[in-house]
Amino acid sequence: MTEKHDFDLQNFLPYLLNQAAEESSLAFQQVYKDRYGMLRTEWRVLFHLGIYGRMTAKEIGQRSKMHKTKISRAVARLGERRFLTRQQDDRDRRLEYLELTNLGQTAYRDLLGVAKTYDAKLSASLSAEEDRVLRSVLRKLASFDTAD
Amino acid sequence: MTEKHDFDLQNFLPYLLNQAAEESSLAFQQVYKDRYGMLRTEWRVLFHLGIYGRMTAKEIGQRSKMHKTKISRAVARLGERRFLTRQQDDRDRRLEYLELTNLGQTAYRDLLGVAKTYDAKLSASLSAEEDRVLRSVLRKLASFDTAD
DNA sequence: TGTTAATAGTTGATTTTGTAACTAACAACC
DNA sequence: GGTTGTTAGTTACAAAATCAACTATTAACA
Repeated sequence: MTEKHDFDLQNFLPYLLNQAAEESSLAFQQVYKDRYGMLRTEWRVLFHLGIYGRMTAKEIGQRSKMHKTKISRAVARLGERRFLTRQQDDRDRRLEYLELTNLGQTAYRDLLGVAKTYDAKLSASLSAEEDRVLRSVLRKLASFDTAD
Repeated sequence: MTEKHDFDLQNFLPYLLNQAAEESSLAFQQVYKDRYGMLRTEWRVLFHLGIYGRMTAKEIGQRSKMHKTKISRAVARLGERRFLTRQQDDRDRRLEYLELTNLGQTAYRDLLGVAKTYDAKLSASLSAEEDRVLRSVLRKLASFDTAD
């Protein structure tokens, strides 16, 4: 019953992508977890605000494709810990503008440094061409629409 | 306070990989979930047994890098649903050999077909060269060792 | 043989996520 | 102005993942 098969899990793109994603984010995960006790969602929100500046939860959702409940909880936690402030829009009181505090900025800059170094280290294991193709293709796949 | 930054999340490889992995597995996830009510862990165990044949939970763990508790629970559920059988080794009664039942084989073959089609569809959005480089690089990254 | 260590796998408690329903505010239209 | 629909964000509850402690068994070796 030990049939030979022509299919290898390592050749199934979603699986392979997932393995690569998992493996390549392990060490970075360790840093934001150990240094700031953050979750992936929180790190992401922090970076969105650090990179793009003041914005609403909704905008973060549009950019990151994270579900709004994840964002809501991440924002709540980052707020409690004084990494960001929340300010209601007067015109439309459903909107809340999120902005990093100094503490948040500091954490962001720290993690940004780590991220850059880490990304460079990953890149270093690839040729320039591989690196270029990889990023371009990943962007394509990240916006892949599975409609028939 | 809307500083300009030179860093884009889309250029941070772990993030980009994760986005691509998420997006590219959505539609397939829908299939094993809808057709068989399976979780990702269960689908993976099913495929390991389908592809590599009879093996123990430990061996699945080594190949897939899934944590043993995930595997244990996935195996339990697949067992309850008669997708696999469990047989203790007489020599070492800690070991249990897992093997797909006919029902499991059928489900595997069905999902295998879906996976192949799906993978082909993903591939089709890339050039032959992109596809080749992508898979090769992902394999490299999947075994990336983050030791300093 | 008896003690200690290691291994395969399971279970329980806690944390995190996912889904759906909800609140509060605004918009559109009559 | 009052209904109906939409939108931003939150909350409650269920499902799943994580982590640590546990059982049962085998190995190591004094």
